[in-house]
Amino acid sequence: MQSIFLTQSDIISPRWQLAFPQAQVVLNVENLPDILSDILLWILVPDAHCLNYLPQWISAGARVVVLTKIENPVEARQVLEQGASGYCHYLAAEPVLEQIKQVIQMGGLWVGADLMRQLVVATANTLVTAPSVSLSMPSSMPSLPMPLSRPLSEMLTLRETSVARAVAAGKSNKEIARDLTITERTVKAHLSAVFEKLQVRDRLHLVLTMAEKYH
Amino acid sequence: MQSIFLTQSDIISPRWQLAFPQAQVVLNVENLPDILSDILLWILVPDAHCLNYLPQWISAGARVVVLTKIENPVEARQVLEQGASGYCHYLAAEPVLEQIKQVIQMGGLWVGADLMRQLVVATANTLVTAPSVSLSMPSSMPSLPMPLSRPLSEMLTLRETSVARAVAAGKSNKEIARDLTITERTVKAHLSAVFEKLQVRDRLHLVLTMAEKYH
DNA sequence: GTTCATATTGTCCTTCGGTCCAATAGCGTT
DNA sequence: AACGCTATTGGACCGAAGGACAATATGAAC
Repeated sequence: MQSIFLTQSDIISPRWQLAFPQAQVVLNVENLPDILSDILLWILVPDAHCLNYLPQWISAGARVVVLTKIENPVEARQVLEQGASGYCHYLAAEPVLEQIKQVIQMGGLWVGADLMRQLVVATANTLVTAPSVSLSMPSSMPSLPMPLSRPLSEMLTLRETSVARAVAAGKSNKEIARDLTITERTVKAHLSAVFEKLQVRDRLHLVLTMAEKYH
Repeated sequence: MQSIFLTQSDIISPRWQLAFPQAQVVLNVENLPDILSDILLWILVPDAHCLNYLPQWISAGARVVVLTKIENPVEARQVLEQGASGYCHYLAAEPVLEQIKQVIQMGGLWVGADLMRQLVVATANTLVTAPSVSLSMPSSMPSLPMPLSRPLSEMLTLRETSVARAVAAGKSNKEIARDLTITERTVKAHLSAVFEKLQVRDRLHLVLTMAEKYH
């Protein structure tokens, strides 16, 4: 199964080429080959207009993985509903890319672990109605020092998660404050908590560690 | 990572043993080894009371896959919420089991494709409140020139590349200066050049754009 | 009712990051 | 010799980021 990366920003490709040395990188939709059967197509969502081609690629036999800068359920749904086989963070480590390919080759669907956990919990919540008796359980787990592992959602509060994700998207404190309609001071407060919990020294390291969590 | 199958039903699928010839089969909770770190535990849900042990196994370092006779979101949530790493149909084919193991070894979460598709769609539906900027329009796609698309090496000088990579590794200007035995002022000079050439506004966006980790 | 977690905001202060004004020196091309 | 690119550094300046002290309000849990 041949991999093709479709993106206009060539700067990102080195990591991908590391994972798939024999992969092509295509800068423009027009340059895609005519026959797409048995092709694994990786696209970076900033080149969003490409997504409109999704159905036609799928029906032409291609498998598609959408890479995003911020995982989010709505976007995930859009692409998966249109037939994409994978949806993950664009900074995913090389072995993860490798694995995504394998899963897809076996007919599987790939979604990042963090997002998947959200989906499972959120969905089940809407379906619950009554049951849920059996295993309530402590849940808490005093949450020891534990700097690493475990999804963000388990370590951070809702607000903290929002702020952390915004930072990972490159937003400044001021922008985040505007987006969440709170004070810049509050953003700082949340961020300080995040730094402390995740044991990182600044926003840049936060981005790096968040990116590395997907492996 | 050692696999252990926990089930009271003697009629264990030969499939499991096929996939993991060297796996243990344990019939009773009491017969589990004391040390569970680096253990992959597969349990069949009809032995439902086992689920109550889940948190303690997890905190003891085990990874757990729950095998079910009928996949359903509520059950999936219960087990994943408690820290299970996988949830799938007990009749999953041998290569699938193999893959589940691989995914989990890399810190991933496994959910069957069908269930996952349900989750994604259902969840996104409940969350739609969000603005959902992304992909409404087909529209133009004039695909403008875009700042850049050539490899770093073609755009940046040697020194600039070094500095850019150090930034992408999370170094501060002071650290970079020390590493390269130059002044912090010089680092700034190179960085300014990099920002200008790559058309990014600050170091964080540089990292996001490069999306490369050099270490 | 009291405690705890979460969310919010304040002021003051320090450090870091980035830009604008420069200048000097080497190295290769024309 | 003149030109252009690279690497180096200086100083002044400003805004963003983050920590060190806070305080207040709410809702859930006990």
